[in-house]
Amino acid sequence: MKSFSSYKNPALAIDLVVFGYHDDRLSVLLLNRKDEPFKDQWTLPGAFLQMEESFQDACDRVLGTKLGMNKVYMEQLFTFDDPARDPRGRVISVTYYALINPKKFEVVAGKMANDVQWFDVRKLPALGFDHKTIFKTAHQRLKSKILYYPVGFELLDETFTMPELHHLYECILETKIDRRNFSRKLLASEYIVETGSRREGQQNRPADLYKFNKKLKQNNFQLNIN
Amino acid sequence: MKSFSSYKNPALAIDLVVFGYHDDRLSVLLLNRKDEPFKDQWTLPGAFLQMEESFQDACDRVLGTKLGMNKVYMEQLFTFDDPARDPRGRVISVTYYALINPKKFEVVAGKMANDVQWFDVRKLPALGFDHKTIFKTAHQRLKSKILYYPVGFELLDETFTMPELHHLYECILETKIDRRNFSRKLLASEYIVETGSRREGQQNRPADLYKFNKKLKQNNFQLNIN
DNA sequence: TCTTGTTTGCGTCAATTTGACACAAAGTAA
DNA sequence: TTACTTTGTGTCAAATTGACGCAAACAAGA
Repeated sequence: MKSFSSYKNPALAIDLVVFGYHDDRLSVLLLNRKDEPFKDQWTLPGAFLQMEESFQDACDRVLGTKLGMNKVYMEQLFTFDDPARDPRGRVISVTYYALINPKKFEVVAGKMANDVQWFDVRKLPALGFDHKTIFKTAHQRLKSKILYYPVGFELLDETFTMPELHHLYECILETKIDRRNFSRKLLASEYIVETGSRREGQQNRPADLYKFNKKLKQNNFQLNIN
Repeated sequence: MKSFSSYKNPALAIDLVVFGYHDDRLSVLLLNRKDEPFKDQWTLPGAFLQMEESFQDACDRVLGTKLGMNKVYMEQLFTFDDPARDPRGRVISVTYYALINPKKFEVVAGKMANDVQWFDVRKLPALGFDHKTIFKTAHQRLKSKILYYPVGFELLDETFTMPELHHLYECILETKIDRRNFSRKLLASEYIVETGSRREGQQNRPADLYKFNKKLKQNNFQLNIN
């Protein structure tokens, strides 16, 4: 057996799929690369893992320095290992997806990017590396997760209306959901709490405002879509 | 920016949680280490990833050389990154869980192990590294997965009876399930097909034999347990 | 052969949940 | 006022669930 330090190791990168919801649609944050490979092309934000760094630290570093964000909901997605996924050589990518409220941050392109921009998930440009695959995996994960875990609230404001929540679900799941049955189901669950106030100054009838129930003990929510 | 090859990279290992079902209980395959660290202690089987190797290849290599198995159901679990998880230094572990039918293989301890053995999941010994955490993650994943995906069949013979399938579910979920409601639910789904024959030579009334429906188009199964 | 005990398969039924709607209340614009 | 839109609530038949009952099919023992 070779000694521990004599192994040559593949490079390790982390890549992020950052989801945001604004203007009634679901978006992903993409970065236009300033350097090769895939110079001037769009990719997911990411970085190489540094030796003493945890994944969480690396993710925070990318969010901070490349995107101007911090403290967001994040979850490990999958680790991609195709030996051909990076033209520079063997790079393993550990991926995370994040859910953020775009209103809370001003997106800034860091030094290493030409540009950083939100893209509607239905209108993505070509992506470098295997990032299209990573995105699809993340989107699928989000679709599954939101059916049984209150993950959507990360994308909305502190308070939100039932129609807003309903539209978010339709957006993510890319399907029509009966708004009355949706409302009944959500109200019966313990996900949301009434705030007592309403969204005023809108067109038509003002909608009741809710907030996420942070004291949620156990989750037995289950939204069934056919 | 440093050049690509100048990065020093953490070591990459793969570790496997191999589940088996025999003698009416759920087991995990553990390996007794011959070398430091954790010499003479039990751990999950694993190996360092080699430079040109995919995760799948590495898993197959471990299954083959250390356990004497091949071609089993396998799924990526999680990637563990705690900088302190390995006393030798920074080692990232990409983990997989596998489901096998223990009858199909004779477990062999490879050169690098004192012993390889099945352990009842309810009676695990102390484990080296962070392998207890990895095991718990795998067990939890299996519990979740089996509620909405026909993953249990990997653990059983080609044909099986309803009581056998029922007991497998109770074992994995560690809870009582009404056998009549369970049966109704499974039969209503398209998971299983009657074979027409029965398990003869047993005590009492012979049970009908079923097999897994491999032509399953889409999965809309959902087992609800409170 | 008949009885006993156990396991398996199938059925019943009330309570709950779902899916597909109707309809009134609360706003704005004309 | 009158339209028109959106939001909140209710209705109701159909389907599903949860908690059981009971008879059929076997082996073992009387």
